[in-house]
Amino acid sequence: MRTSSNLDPAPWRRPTPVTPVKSPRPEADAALRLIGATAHLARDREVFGEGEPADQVFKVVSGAVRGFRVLADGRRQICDFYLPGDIFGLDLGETYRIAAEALCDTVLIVARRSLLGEDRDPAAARALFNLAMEQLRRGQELALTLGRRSARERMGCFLLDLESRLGESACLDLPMSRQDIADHLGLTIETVSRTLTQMQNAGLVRISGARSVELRQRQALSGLRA
Amino acid sequence: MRTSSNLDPAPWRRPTPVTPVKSPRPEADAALRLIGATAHLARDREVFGEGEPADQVFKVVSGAVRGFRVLADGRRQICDFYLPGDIFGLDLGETYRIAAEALCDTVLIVARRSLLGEDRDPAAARALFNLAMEQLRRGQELALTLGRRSARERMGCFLLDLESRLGESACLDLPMSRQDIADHLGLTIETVSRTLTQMQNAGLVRISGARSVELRQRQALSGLRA
DNA sequence: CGGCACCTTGAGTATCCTCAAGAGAGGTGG
DNA sequence: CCACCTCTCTTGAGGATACTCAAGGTGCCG
Repeated sequence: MRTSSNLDPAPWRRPTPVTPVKSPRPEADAALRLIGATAHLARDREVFGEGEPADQVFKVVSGAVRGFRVLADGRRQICDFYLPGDIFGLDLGETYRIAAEALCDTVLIVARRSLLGEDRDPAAARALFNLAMEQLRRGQELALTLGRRSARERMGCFLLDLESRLGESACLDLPMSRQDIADHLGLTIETVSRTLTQMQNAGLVRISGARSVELRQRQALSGLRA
Repeated sequence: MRTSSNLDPAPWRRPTPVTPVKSPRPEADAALRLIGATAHLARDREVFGEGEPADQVFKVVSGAVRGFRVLADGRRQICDFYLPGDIFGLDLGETYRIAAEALCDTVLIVARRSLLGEDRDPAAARALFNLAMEQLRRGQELALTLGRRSARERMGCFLLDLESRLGESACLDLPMSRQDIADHLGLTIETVSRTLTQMQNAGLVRISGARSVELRQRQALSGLRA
């Protein structure tokens, strides 16, 4: 079996539905007029499934979300991780093309797509357009990362990207597991683990406790090859 | 150096500029109001370079185009191939994020982006939006393909995608070289060649003359693994 | 016919995957 | 507070796959 974790009953998949909770004091996103309810999701809880009607847009307040598709053989490709501030669920068609799950306890703002009328408001339309272009850019970046041949290169790209999105602090706090990273980078969990160890031995990073990585030589990380 | 304009070992790159030719009888694209000049490009001619001002949008009339980026070490990642009917060059920022070159003798329709005013015309805006979402989808598909681990899988995905875009005819006519395919799939040219030979030996395809592939067992191609 | 670009094939090696077992970390209950 | 369990991560050994280097074949064009 070639896959991530296990397959038959997809253990990462819990069919529990989202239960948006009316916020007493709804937060507003000026740019997108994303005014809606907030939802609190426990770890591994599903936000939406692949193929479900795409009538909601989400913004991460805290926590993190994985967007992924499951291939025919049960493998999982994580297309993107959504971090605080990110907006996701924007899909052209009637249904979501990818599934989404909370990586950890997560708070989202939920907005109905129909309320973001694309032609009702030119400003909102432009914001949506910019959002789509931004995600397009991210998709291209991922393709570039996956096109890189060695595990070290992919890992380096991933860490640098994550840092730039989470903000440069002393220590990078990974919201996802090794398996998630593996499924994102097209590697196995063992290779991810070994690569990190190797990078630590080379002095490129310092790892403390599996979820915490300190980047020490960004130059070398970005230049990793072979 | 991110602009791919002058990389030492980039033999595929010819710095010849595009010279749009006023068409006596401009073709019109109703959906996008893409009314502009046509350009005829010889093989390997550059359409635009990475980092150049992004003020034009293109539609392929005939021929084919590769959109790519050059990595720091000189490797090339081809993000997408643009085939007849495809529109490309739509970029959010001020400059193109990828470069584009003709794969073979190619005819394009060229339109200034400023003429496609995003807020001047709701219909055009929506068309642009849909276009962006479509490219987003393609980016995700590429990520899915590159995430697949074996060369056979990637090759199978690639061939099926290409066929679906070129139309199902008896024989698939590849507009790109083995090297282009390799740079698209994150493989080497030797692996591409070997994989195709192997697929032929397995009865999955029939190859005649390097640029012509007949898909014989689509089911098996899509299900390729290990 | 020769030159050139592209493609194929071979041999050897590096990288990554698979299978398997052990080590931490966190939570639960006695 | 500690034993125990589970989940996750790490590490090891062996094998499969893709890369590198190199040579030879094919087709096209002058």
